[in-house]
Amino acid sequence: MDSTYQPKIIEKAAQDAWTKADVYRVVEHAKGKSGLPKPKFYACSMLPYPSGKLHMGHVRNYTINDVMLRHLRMKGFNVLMPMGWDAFGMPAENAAIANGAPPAEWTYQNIADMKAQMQPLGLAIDWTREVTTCKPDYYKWNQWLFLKMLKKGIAYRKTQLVNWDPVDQTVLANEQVIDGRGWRSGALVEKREIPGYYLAITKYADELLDSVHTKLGGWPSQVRAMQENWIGKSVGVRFAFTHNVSDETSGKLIQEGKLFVFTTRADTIMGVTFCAVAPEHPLAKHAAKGDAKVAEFIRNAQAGGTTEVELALKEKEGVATGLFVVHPLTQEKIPLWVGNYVLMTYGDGAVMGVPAHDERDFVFAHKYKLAIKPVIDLGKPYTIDAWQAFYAERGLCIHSGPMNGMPFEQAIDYVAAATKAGGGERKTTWRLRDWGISRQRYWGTPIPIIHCHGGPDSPGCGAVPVPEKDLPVILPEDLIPDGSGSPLKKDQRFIKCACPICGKPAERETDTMDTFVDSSWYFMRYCSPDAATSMVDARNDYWMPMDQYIGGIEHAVLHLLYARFWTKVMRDMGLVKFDEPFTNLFTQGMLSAECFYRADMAGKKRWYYPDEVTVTHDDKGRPTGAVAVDDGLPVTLGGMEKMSKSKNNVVEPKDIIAKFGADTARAYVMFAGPPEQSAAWSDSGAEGVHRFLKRLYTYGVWSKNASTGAPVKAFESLSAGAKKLRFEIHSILQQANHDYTRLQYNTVVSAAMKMLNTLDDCKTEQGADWQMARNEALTILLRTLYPLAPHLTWQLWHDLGYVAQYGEIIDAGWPLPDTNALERDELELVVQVNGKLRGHILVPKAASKEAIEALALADAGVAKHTEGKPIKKLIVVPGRLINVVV
RNA sequence: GCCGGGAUGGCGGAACUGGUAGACGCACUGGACUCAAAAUCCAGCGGUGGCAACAUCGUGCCGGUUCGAUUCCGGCUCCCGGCACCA
Repeated sequence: MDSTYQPKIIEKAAQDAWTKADVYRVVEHAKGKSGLPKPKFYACSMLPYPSGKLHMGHVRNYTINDVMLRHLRMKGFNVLMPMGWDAFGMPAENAAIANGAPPAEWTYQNIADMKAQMQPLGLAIDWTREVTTCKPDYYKWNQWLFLKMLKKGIAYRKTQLVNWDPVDQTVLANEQVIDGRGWRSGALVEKREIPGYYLAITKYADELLDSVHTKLGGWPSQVRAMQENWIGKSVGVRFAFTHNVSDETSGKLIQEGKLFVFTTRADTIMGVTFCAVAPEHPLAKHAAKGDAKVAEFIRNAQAGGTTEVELALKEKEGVATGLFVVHPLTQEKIPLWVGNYVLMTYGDGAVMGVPAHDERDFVFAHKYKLAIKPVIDLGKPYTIDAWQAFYAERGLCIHSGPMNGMPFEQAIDYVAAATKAGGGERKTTWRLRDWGISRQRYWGTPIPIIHCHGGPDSPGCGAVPVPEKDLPVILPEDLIPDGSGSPLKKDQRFIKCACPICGKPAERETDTMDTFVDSSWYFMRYCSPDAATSMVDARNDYWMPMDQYIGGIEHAVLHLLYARFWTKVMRDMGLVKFDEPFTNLFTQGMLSAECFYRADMAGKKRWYYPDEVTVTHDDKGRPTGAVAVDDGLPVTLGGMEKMSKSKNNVVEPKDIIAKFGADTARAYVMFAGPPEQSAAWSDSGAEGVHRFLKRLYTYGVWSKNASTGAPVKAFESLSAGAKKLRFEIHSILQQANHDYTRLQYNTVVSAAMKMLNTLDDCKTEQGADWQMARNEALTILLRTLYPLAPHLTWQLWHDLGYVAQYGEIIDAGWPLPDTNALERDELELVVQVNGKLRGHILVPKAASKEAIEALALADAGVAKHTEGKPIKKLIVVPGRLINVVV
């Protein structure tokens, strides 16, 4: 045993031993010592994108996972912790453009690099289950399920308005449009109608929403609320205004003479003073043909980004079409406008305008001097200035003819019934849209479709699914994108093929799937990573649904919603037997760190690295400022900010491991704060944890020399002092066990520190009973700390000879508090006078209430405050306190 | 605007079902060891008054319930996160 703590040597030895014994290989239906099957527990972290660099956020995420695994494994669970790579995606393509190398090469190199950076952390990952989403044996099943969905009508092809970058020749996601320009090319983005494949997630909208309330009890309320929000259910009425506008070329009435609108406030139908349609609406397009002003308005409205934020900030504008529609109840002629605030993608792309009871309609009507007609009695004076606060309020209908006096629900029913003949009905509308999965990108799963265009003698077979036997459609890995669209479009080897139906020359679809497809089911593939003939197999039924999913809050909607949807689709195809994939979800907080800057005359900030500055304090420890090391001049304290490269406050895991070792890195990221909250990184805090581990090692060395390894038994005969030590250790253990179950790992570290402090305090005590109690305490401390600092505790467990007595630490069983140790002969009670602490008394365990009261009143500190005052009441809380009310 | 979460020393944070507020750690101050420094160890460390014992105030603000409130209830303020022309 070395005399000093040397994490590098210890961590290498521990990891070598674990690798040799293959301890983290997990099999299904494993049995415990008793011969009974162990309960399973599947704990999984969201899979990382292989950027090539492991950061502290990863360390925190995987450490939470690892601590959970080691704790539960010691408690007798069969625990799975897998790892994989979200390996498709745009960064690889961008790197490829920059480096002139294929994305595959970059990706595989990054995976190797990240794995190497993860390795020193000592994570209990079962690497035999590694999944890499860019490998054909994985994405084959994306294609396979896609074809199944196509057959069932869950996947379908449609043409829809998207952001189009004319320079890069690709569709851009809304997030990739910045100020109306392509994020990479800088070109003005156009809106184009592009055909693509969609997954009908809206078919599952009801179930997805319903389960948020009934089946996601183990999820944070914030994430549940966000999903609910995103799905966005609105209940109302859909009905039609009529018109007689017909298309010149066909002569037919546009949309059969009906302008459908959706509203949640059908009770205000008598307050309609105009209707408005989206610029893309057929009636708007028609009006544009005959009216240059309308045409120009539509052109302007379509320029610029389509993000919801941009749209929301735009001023409400419109133009009259000169057309009129007929109100279904009053037969009144209502003017039809085109409004930039009407969304083609929500409802029918048209709204009824009720300026008196809708904020947007009011602003619009006010601007264009349209009539405003109140039809709800709110019992308040109704003036233009004052009523804006009352938009959302409900009341009885007024000025509404046959609806006068009706309350909200009755009015809604009335309108649904009265418009029924014209197609009106009660209707639920969703914010959720079908999931467009086509990307004009190279580095993704090829969509398994063949386009048969036919020739002069035949019309062709159209878009033909690739037959199942021909899967996977392999993505060529050797292409180098040049930035102008997908290189697949130029790769004849890939494109040219024969039509599976007619056998004539045809072309492969060159679009690839959104990478969110890859992450929608990888956690199931971990369960049966080598299943060659099926997507998942019986092993998936054993592990899933996942018991604990751990990841960042940034995936609260997209990934977690897609994965839930994908699971339900698989269930309906008979592939899995459960409804929801993730029983419990844990969202970890992000990491922040102190930052420092100096601003120049123009206000531009120069950010300093922490080691470039010295912070000064006053004699109470308050920071008073900071100076740069190089010139000694002051720099500004920038406070705690999210770790980011631009602010030079990123802490690299490899630096921390090199300086302190993995155990310190692990224990400190847990100790820094409650895992679900954001935590502030502090170098001196990490040093503090390292100091603790050093002290523990030093104690271990002392213990080996001082103690003869006295066996832990016969606790009844201990001296009072040794009994007190046991009481303290077991009390701390009880608290630590509770904190483990609620994943509050920060206070578990505190508990281990307290145990060591307690042990250090009684080092001078001599005698066999003390040795015995200290020995027991140390076995408890090491096991309590093991999940957080597995290397050091593994080493000490060996050095102190516990392996011979109990086996390897991971197999030694989880320590439970001994109820005998928690029993005390004397209890210390707190005495309060009028709720204020005035004294402490020691009472025998079996003391009667009267005896306790007498002792309490006799206490000097208490007597001082009760003197000369009549005692109104005495409250005795058994085992805790006495409150004297005077 | 809507939804969710939060506010406790100089700092990160603790206090599980109302019961000793500030555990544990950091920073800071003083001391020991040392030629010196680092490391280590010991002591102190919410504010105010006091040499001290002690007193008094104190968990964002106002009020309530209670013998007793960081914890429960009502009303605010501020901060963080998400959504947002959704008809």
